[in-house]
Amino acid sequence: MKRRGIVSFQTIKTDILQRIKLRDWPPGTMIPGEETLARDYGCSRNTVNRALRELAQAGVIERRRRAGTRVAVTPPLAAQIHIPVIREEIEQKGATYRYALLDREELIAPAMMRGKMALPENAEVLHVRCLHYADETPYQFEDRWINLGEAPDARDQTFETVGPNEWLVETKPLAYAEHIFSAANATPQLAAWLEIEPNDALFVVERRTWSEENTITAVKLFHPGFAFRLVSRAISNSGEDL
Amino acid sequence: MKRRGIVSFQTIKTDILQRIKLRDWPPGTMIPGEETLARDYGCSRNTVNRALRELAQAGVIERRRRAGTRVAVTPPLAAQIHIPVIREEIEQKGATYRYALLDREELIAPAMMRGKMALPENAEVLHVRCLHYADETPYQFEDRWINLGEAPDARDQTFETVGPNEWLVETKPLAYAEHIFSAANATPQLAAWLEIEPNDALFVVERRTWSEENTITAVKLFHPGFAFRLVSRAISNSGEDL
DNA sequence: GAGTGGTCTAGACCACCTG
DNA sequence: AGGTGGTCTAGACCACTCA
Repeated sequence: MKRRGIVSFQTIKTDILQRIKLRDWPPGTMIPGEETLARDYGCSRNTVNRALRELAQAGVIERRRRAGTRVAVTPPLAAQIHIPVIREEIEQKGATYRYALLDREELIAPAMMRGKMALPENAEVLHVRCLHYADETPYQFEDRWINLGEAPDARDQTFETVGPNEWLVETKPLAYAEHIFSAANATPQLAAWLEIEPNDALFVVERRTWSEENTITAVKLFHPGFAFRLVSRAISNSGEDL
Repeated sequence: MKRRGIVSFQTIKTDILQRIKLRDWPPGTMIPGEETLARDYGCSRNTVNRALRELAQAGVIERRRRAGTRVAVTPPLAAQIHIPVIREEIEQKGATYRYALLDREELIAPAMMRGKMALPENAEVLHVRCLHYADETPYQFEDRWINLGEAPDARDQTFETVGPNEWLVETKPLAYAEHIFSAANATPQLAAWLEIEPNDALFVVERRTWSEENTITAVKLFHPGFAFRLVSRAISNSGEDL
């Protein structure tokens, strides 16, 4: 087990993964402590620590103080996805992006949105509905609610030329986000807007964004099912990507 | 800017995030080098490095040797999702899990699958179709292809009581995986199996799994749209989660 | 109480890339 | 050519938690 030459945390990572893969250390096994591994690999404990820390983050192993490190029983099926910014997504496909506002309304949050966005009674919100086109074909319908308590400057935005998405991205960077992906049939109304048949399958993304307790915005995005795919970065529980 | 007391990488992380949020350092700005920050915070460069490394991993900043570190222009919309293991997912909901095999066939890979799985000509594959029930309601239809060249021991599995998913998870842990999420309308055949109406929206997950160049398995999972939602872990580009 | 992981330090060398 | 990030070391203290 003794090693020579350069021992990097990468080497250790892949080596440990190899052992897990080859069932040298089957799921549930305790693996040696950092100090032991450091001696075995002939490197500093810090280096071992980084390797193990990253493996733990990837879900391959589980670590607890005093209890030690064990190989995870349920292999990780974690994937990192990148939710594209609509304009960039379309332009990257070589298509022309166009934005169209459908309607914009400031109102007292209806009960349903109060619940979803955790708003106080009588909270004012901005409701914007709009379409995103790729080469003049409807690509995404956006149903957006903005909490005017958190983003009062949205009042000054007409959203006639710039979509709320882009505006928020530039104005309110860095926020917590939650995404829910689902599928639904197109209502007649949605079908008309998206220029598809009623009942056609839609890929739906719901996103809530908040910053320190307060919801900033909630949005529901509808894509024609045949035109949209969300691809997870080829993740790994192996090798370099971890 | 000088600090006193305990300075951990967490402190530095949140502090830097704060500055970015407050537009103290707007998108695109160069931020000071590690050495400078270490002096400013009164800590070791190693500590600063870890803070910055994790921020970079989260996509908040971009780092390049010699060029330095700058605040990312496009705020990250990366989310980590956990693809559930079907049995655990159902049982976690308090429902009873049941598995049913529809058919199982060993054959020479048809051209389409050869392409998808990057198989050589005349490669043998195992094709399994099965259903997963939650409380006797169809929850997921699974259309699975297994490369018998990579997983020859699948020949011995009838998959009558244990689904291919669970078997693979236990037998071939740790592999690269790619996921594609989309929406589609139910074909009459799928509708019958899933006991829904033809044309109902389906949430579709396609997964390819491979290990060192060779595809192990490719699977297409269909969920009734109204019953399934994929929730991303509330990720953040802010605060603790990073 | 003691062993494990979690973190920090001060110093060092190197690879890369830009000016 | 030189500055920046990337990494490694050897040592240290602490926090948590299990026996």
